[in-house]
Amino acid sequence: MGLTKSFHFDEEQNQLASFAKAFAHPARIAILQQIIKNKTCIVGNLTDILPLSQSTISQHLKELKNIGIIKGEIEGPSICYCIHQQNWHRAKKMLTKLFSEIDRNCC
Amino acid sequence: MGLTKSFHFDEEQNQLASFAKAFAHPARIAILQQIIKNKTCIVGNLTDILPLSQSTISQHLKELKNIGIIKGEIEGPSICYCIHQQNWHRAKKMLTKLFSEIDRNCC
DNA sequence: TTCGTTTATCGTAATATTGCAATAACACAA
DNA sequence: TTGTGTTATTGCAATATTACGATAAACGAA
Repeated sequence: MGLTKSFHFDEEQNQLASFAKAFAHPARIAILQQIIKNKTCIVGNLTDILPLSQSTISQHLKELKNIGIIKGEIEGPSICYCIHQQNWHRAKKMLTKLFSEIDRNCC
Repeated sequence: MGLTKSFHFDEEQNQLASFAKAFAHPARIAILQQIIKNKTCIVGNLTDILPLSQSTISQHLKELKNIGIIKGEIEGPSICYCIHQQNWHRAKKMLTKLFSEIDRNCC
């Protein structure tokens, strides 16, 4: 059926899965790394750097924005995309929590 | 075309995306949480806990195993699934690195 | 060997994701 | 207003993911 049964899971599990989806594609990793690195954060150069078409990149940006991990503001003729600090921190916190829940396993 | 152009991205970006995929579904989050929590780690009870069929759960386990975030060993009539400590740590390290690469953003 | 329990795989169906070309929309400058 | 440079959206096609029922496979016990 292809439809994730998200309503069966709790808020935290769904939120964490959503955040993880932001990182679940190499192009989005590359985009995020670039946004972080590029302090000027004009996104036009992404089309020069990434091996993807402008429309595909735009789509990934849209997804990252929907997830809430980045935000965009109009800046002259282009758009300034940057990390959504609050949600970035939230994602970090939630993932760190999951990672540290383990102490020792049975095997 | 639906085919991720992974060959265009570097090893680290692909590996990170792959690890993130493990966490990109609430059911897999739930499974991982359960495995961590259940020190006995017999997986049979997952069908009682999760609102998914046995075959679907098995598929998610297979995916987690393929990604390398868990590993399974035969234990009597059932299977003992546990966190793959080394890769778990690797994923943690890689994600932590990405998260801490940010200091201040332009907006 | 046969039965019961447990996990894996197969077949199928529906939705989601990825990607690109073409086009639209927007902002600024002339 | 008209062009120019930029990002967004649309339309399409192909692959991936999610899910389940049915069935197979594996194991221990009887």
